[in-house]
Amino acid sequence: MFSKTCEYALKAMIFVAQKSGENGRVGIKEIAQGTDAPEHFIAKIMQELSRKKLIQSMKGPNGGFYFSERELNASISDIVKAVDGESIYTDCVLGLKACSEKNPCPVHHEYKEIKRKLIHMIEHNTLGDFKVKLDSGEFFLKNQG
Amino acid sequence: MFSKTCEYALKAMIFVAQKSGENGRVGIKEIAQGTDAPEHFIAKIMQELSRKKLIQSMKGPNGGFYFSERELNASISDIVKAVDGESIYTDCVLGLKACSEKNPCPVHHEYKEIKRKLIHMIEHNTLGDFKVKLDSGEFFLKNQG
DNA sequence: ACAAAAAAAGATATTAAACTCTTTTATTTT
DNA sequence: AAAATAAAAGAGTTTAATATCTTTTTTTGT
Repeated sequence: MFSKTCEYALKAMIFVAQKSGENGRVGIKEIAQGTDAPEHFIAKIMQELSRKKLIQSMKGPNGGFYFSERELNASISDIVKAVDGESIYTDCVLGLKACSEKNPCPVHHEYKEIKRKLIHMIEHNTLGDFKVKLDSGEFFLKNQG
Repeated sequence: MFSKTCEYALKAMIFVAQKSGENGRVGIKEIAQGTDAPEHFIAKIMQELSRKKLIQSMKGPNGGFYFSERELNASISDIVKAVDGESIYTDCVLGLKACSEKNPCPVHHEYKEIKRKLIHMIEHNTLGDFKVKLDSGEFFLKNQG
């Protein structure tokens, strides 16, 4: 579905959304730990997301990553687009470049419906929503306690 | 969604399903041409599918790939499982190994529905169905004429 | 039996994704 | 101002996916 890089990105963003706020900023080590991601790798990813203005960052002591209200309105979709590009929106299941409504591959019409739902899902879940969800204790982000 | 290898596999299998039958067997060159796939690569893939009994093959003059009735009942799902494994059935969107009903990731419940539909789609489309579909001329498999 | 055709098998090459290490820059605390 | 902290940036490595090339085996038609 998503690249591994993208999975790390999503987990990290959700993690910071939950942690930051009162607690201030979240460092890369804490992010790596809290999401089971390789530290240097997730650092690169966060760097990129920061450059693309999907998250804020600050260097130096007490530095780290954090969100302003505006960025908490970003959806999963925004992160996916930043990392994996638009492929989920545009790609044919069979990989046909020319697949379209007028020129459909054999599964086009059926997949269309699923894709619609998938896109709805990623566009209607914001980082802010996750903050609430995770605080409820009903969801988790890490492989073990 | 699926690996590129799997996309090639699906296209090739659908292609042969359509071509074979009356016409006898379909050679690897024809398959490569008819599905825009690299010849040697698709050859490897077909070899594997043949070994896994999802398609028949015959060497020598007039040899090639073909289906018996039994194999035409195989679904997309069977091919996907043979090539990409069970990941589409088992994997969490966020890549969490421990994600489950009891321990859901933040998008688990929403993704569950989508996954259900996706699995339904790949399990209920057989190669035989595609044969009919493609013969109708309403669907296509190749990037250009 | 022999030559030709075509897939099977084995081996190698290329590319892209995933991951790591080192150095630099910005910020803060003392 | 100096030392410490933490992200940014740059460069490199490893691994897995994708792709190609070569040789072998099977089958068929002459």
